[in-house]
Amino acid sequence: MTPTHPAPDDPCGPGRPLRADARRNRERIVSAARAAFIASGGAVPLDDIAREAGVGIGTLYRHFPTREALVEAVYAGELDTVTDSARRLLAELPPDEALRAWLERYARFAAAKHGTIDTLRAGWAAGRITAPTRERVTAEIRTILVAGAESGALRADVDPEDVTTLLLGTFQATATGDPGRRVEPLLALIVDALRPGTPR
Amino acid sequence: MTPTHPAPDDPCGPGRPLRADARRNRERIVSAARAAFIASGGAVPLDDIAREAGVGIGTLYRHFPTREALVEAVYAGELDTVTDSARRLLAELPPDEALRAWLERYARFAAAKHGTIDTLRAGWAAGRITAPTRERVTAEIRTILVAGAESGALRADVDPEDVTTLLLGTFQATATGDPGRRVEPLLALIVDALRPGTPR
DNA sequence: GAGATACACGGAGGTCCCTCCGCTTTCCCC
DNA sequence: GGGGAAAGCGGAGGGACCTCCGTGTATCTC
Repeated sequence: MTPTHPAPDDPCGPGRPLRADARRNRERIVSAARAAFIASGGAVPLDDIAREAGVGIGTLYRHFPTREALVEAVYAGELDTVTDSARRLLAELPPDEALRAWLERYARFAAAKHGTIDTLRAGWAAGRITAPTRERVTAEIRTILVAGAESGALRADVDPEDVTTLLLGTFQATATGDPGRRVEPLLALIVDALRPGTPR
Repeated sequence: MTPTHPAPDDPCGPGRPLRADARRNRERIVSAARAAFIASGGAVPLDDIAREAGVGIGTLYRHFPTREALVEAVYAGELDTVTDSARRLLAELPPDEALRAWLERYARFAAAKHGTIDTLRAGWAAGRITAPTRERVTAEIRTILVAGAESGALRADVDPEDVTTLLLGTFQATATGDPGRRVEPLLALIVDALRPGTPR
């Protein structure tokens, strides 16, 4: 219920620990990717990252089967900060406001992340996410929804997974759309959908 | 306010009419694409479509700069049917129910369309849409929202563009996600967000 | 420490995407 | 119908993605 991101020496859960060379290469790849993302604004061929890291392209793909997996590894630390903030917000605000605040927090993170990365292949994969990350997001949303159901500020009959889907879809849609359009009104609509209101 | 899709001999609005060979090629490409989509379930290289149509790949790209543009040309007729159904639903149902019904109608269309096509490059472009199509969708949503605002069944303070974004984002998110998950609960949430409810 | 074994590496190569520009065809005007 | 300009055509070619499998190397066992 409170998954934290995997320790650097055990990056994929309960499997046998990685071999020493594999762990070294993995770290090199993430470093190279981070540097490349920062340096060139995101439009970096994976081949380049592999070369920069001093590994073959095959090695990169074995560690990170999709581009998004690599992106998430690079930003794992920041994602921790974002998910942690849910608990803090919930302690300070009523659940509906906490939800709103957390959505905006996450949206900023996602926008910054994708802004620097997904220019790559126009509109590609913006907002896509690997299963573990998705589950972490859903867990935070569930926590807030439960608190909201107890206090009466939010509906009790909504599946947190559905909220995650709605949220990530919104990120995809806004990331690929025109940059003038703001995401906040959409987040507000999502929160409104979750408030107990007129009889449904 | 009621854009219908362009006539076949004037496919891109008010510009000079296409040259005869261009129009012929354009039609050939759409035919070939339709056949290819139906035949092979969607994973068709654009090169193949061009060859099948008897044109060069450059010609295909001039007519349809993105894959989605080609997809939309293939399905233009069906989209007409979908947008037309908005008016019919609005005549038969209260606006909130009409909205719900129309969203489901459109979702079925989008799912079928993408189900047969976007397998292509895993998760690519599902739900993306060209500007004219997007505007048509927004126009229908606006019509329903206006009716809802008059009858009091829907909020009056929502930008139809935002609803479009939410909707298309939802399609993207569900098209790429696991197929077991249903889109209907998400559409219900969107409609709920648009109902006048507790003071905001 | 030597042998065995599974794990991991690397990069060549096939596929697809998409641009670019010299050539061809249509259309307009006389 | 003939000439010229504008519109359109085609496909070679370069770039990126991603797979596949022969080779190399860490780890385990004795």
